[in-house]
Amino acid sequence: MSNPKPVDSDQRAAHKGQQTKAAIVEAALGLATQIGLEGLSIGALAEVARMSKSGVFAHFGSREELQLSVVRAYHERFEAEVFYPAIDAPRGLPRLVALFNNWTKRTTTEIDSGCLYISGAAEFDDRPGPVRDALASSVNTWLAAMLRAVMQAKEEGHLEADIDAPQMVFEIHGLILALHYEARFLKTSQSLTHTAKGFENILKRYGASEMFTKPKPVTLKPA
Amino acid sequence: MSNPKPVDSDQRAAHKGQQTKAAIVEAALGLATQIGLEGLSIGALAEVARMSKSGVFAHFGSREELQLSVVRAYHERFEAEVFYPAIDAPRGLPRLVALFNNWTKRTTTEIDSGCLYISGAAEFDDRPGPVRDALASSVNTWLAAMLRAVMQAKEEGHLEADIDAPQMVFEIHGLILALHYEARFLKTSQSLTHTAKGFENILKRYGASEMFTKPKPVTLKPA
DNA sequence: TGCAAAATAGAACGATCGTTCTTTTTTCTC
DNA sequence: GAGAAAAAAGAACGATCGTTCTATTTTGCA
Repeated sequence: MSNPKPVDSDQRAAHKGQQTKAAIVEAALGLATQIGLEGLSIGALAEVARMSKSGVFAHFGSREELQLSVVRAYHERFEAEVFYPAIDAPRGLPRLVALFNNWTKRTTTEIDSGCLYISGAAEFDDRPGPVRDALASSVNTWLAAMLRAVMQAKEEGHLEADIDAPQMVFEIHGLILALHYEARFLKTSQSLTHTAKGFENILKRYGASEMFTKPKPVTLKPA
Repeated sequence: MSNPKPVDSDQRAAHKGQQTKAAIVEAALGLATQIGLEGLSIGALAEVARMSKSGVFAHFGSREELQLSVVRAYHERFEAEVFYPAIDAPRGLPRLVALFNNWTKRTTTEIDSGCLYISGAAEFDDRPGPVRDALASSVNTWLAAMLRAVMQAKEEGHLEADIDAPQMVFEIHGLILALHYEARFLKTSQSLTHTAKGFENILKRYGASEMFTKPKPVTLKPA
């Protein structure tokens, strides 16, 4: 009873070490999004993971490698939650809208938990090294995906032909950053509304057809 | 020669303690904008200030009080550099444009040094206490000033009568945050251009007369 | 110029940090 | 089930943290 039979875990054929490492990274992700990658200490992590400091440490070999593992894990989560679900939406404006909605939704969730791409940027502003590189690389990958979506929407004729795509992505990025800042730090109540309205405004300005600018769910069938 | 006659300092009738305290805060401001308020350690500060740890410490009594002093100092700088110079511009859109330009200029400078309102927000997200309160209070004061400028521009007829002023401030704030993020962290080259263009777009959408939307210097005589 | 007060320095504290090393426990394989 | 390999724990390291206490130096005023 005190030792229930070992439920065969989700990890397939994973040795014990890999399982606990995954669990540690999970806990580290939770800590890092709250108190930052710099604030993440092995001692605190060990306590949360109910392990010894050295036990935790052995899985990574250095604090930096732990931080890198956290960044990689966050990247995967972000991709799975924001990027991939939006690929189901049809190419062009619907997909762009889906990407933005997922991004907003995730950011809204992170009002409680915190966003590693934002806190990490502040912490590793001018601190060169692998962690900074990994963070910047992840963010750039995501922003490039947004840029692609905008350009595809242009190609599909869903946006005006002569628009400045990087400019549009920049403005969208600003909305998300403002949402995170004002909602999480200032606790401004209207932030989410402002974000949605701001996106509508951007869409209008870049010539999105009326169909998409209204905030009703897009339900086109893919191709 | 080795001991030049004591130049009577700018501080008027200030005792020695107040002078050195001001010098310490100065140094602390430089450190905090680079490595953050949390990263600011008394030992490192003492080294920069060429003093002993305890000598530095005595001026504040606690690390938290040191952090508060830094926040207050930053607030004053920000006000002096961004807010007050723009008050010379005539009430309405010219002043709003001046405020934004000063804000952008300061943020551009801070691509090297870092912005305490942004890094501080990330650090004190969910860390209640006096430092967080002081930071949030400063930022709110500034955003309120921006809101006032927008509303005045509306009253003066420089913007459309039915615009959503908080919404406009939110979007402007987003531009600044994106500028800081992309220029300082990602080192994107076009960020400043995107910011300027983004502001033009916002002005146009909120019905600013053509006169102001072009990025040529506003030189109206006050009243 | 002398003396109290203010300012600074110096040493030490307990705590925590990342890391290393050694020992014990657990896991996997034959 | 025995024995090798992997994983986890435990103890200790030097360093740095904020802070406290005491001693020394510097300052400003009578």
